[in-house]
Amino acid sequence: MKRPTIADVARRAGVSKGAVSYALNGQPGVSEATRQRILAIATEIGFSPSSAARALSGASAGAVGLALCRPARILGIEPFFMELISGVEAELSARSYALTLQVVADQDAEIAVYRRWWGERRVDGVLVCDLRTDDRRIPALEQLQLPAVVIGGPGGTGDLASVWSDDAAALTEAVEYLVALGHRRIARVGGLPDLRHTQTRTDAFTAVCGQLGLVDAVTVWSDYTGEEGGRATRRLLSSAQRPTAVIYDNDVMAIAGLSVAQEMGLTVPGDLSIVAWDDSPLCRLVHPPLTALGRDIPAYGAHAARQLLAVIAGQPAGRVQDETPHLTPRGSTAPPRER
Amino acid sequence: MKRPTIADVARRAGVSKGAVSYALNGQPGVSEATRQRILAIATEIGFSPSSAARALSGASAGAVGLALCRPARILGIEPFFMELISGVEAELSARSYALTLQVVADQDAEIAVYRRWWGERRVDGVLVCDLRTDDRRIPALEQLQLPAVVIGGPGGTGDLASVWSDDAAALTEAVEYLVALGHRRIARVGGLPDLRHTQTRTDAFTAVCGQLGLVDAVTVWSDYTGEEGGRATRRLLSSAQRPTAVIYDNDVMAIAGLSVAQEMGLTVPGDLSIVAWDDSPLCRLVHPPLTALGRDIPAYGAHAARQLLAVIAGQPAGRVQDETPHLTPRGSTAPPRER
DNA sequence: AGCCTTGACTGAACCGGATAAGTTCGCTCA
DNA sequence: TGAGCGAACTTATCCGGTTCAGTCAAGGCT
Repeated sequence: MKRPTIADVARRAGVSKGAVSYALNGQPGVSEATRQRILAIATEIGFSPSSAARALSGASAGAVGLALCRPARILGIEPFFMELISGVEAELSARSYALTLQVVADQDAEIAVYRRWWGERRVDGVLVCDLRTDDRRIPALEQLQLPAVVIGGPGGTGDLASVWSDDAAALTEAVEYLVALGHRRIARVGGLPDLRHTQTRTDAFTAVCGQLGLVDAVTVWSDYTGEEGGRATRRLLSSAQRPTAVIYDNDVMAIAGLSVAQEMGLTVPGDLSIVAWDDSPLCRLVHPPLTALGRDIPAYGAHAARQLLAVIAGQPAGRVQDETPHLTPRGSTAPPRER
Repeated sequence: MKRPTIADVARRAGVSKGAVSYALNGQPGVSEATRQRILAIATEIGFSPSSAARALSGASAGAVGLALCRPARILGIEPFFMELISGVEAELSARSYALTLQVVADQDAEIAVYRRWWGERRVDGVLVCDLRTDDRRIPALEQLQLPAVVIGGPGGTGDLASVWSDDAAALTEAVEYLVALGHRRIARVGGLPDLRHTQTRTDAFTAVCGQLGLVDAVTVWSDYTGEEGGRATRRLLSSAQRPTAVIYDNDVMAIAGLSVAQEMGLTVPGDLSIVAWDDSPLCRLVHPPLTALGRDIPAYGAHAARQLLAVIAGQPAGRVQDETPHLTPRGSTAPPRER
């Protein structure tokens, strides 16, 4: 089956290639009657313009790129990315943009991918995930002048556009809730420490605990995997003054933590309250269901995509604040039992 | 920053565009010395050929497409797809191919996407997931002559290449194991019934149960979500002759089922044994850890990608059998307690 | 009537590569 | 010595769009 080209449409309509191009792109230069005729013929023979030819003659590539820098085992288990992607996708496909995905090993590889995409004109812009403290990707993208939207912040995004949510406020809400329940010894199992949002949450945690006079407020680091989350929990619960509540930086670690607590003979929420970040369906599957800080992740992705398309269209780089994650109390939090 | 083109390289090397093209593509027609000089200049100025121009002049688009037909909430929670994607990606990026992703609403939308990709020459081939019984995508792809590899089977893939795993054997192994433990009343919570692999598993389940003389072997349908999996479990466990073991078609439903069992006061594995399909890290997170039918999903994706690249290169469509999922016994299975 | 404008369209150049066809040039060998 | 030949290039064409500079006829205006 031969692919129809613009010349095929032109021939059938008895006009030139140029006229067809004007008609299909809504440009002036053809009469309304001719435009309709051309459109009808294009539909009839199933014509869709070659993205390559279009990209070559200066128009957009019709695609945006997303590079993911996490090992496969973490990518798979964390619902976050897949939900983000489906949100991004929904927005993009509504505007007939394609999403090009690449998994990379580290920051340097990611920068190399951006440089290649830029040289190949393969994408019109990129979405940047997992913002780090002192992120080398930002200056690299600025130098390339490749349209980009950073998913993360606030701050640290240079002159690039960004979409961010107020993690500090959310974390503060969670701590205040636990304190209101009567908890005084609260710990936190954090994500990768060089991610900027981890830093933001850590700062907020330290600040609010100081303000509320909680002295034992400790953060231990993990890597978002269940194994590490479980280990971190085991360490926390083995200490002399064990916490009565733990906040986890993602749902997977929270579930692992729940498992460890139960294995150590502690009841949740009687002996230990648990709060998870990222309220995925997983949180409702376990027993007791987890209190979680949730938000609409597909919407977050959709906003980022919309923002990116705006930047590609030449609008100035904005900083859009997304919904603040909100606390959904479930069975894993309660007042601490007297000991 | 201006993107370097082949003309820039040619100018700096003092040769024609053609010579540069030959040099970069390893074609004969330039001396080794010139080739090296051109290569060095290309690297120096950071030249990467425009994928658009390349695609336009008859070479490949350098991308393959993957359309996913599941709602966002299922995509997010099931580790399967993200693991598959990262495996596909690993193979593709090693060969400098890009992955274009699109989430679609239904089979018709998916076919429309294939048709558009084909018309736009946006991809060189596609990977087809979630093979259905009597799948309309197969004839559509055959008609377009778009290179494709079906992830699924065996059978029902028409003349297209495919990569499949022997789900029937795996399911048989699981049932035989449960029977060996002493179970006589085994139920199954299946996935979406119009997926071909669901059908395959159902047939195998019916066959092996018949063979082993298990009369109450019942399959109930679900949709892979935790909610539905939990509901299905509740129904099964509320029946007069409740099963002593349940096999779930994915891990999420198995975890939900575990939760429901515990909520109904049954102990696992004492009162109920549970086997999950798809052994993701989730299975090890819960308590007790789940016995599961697992396999290397990233490798599965990588094989499919490799197969697709072979088909794109013009090799005949093969049918590759991948590793059969194997049973990993954990704490969720044990001999049934006498009642 | 003659001039100018406008709308509708055509023709050709161009984007950046791949590649077939043509052009040198040095070398071999009759 | 010069025809013949292959290596090492160059030139030109093509891919399928976009877009700019024209062309041409119809209509308005003075």
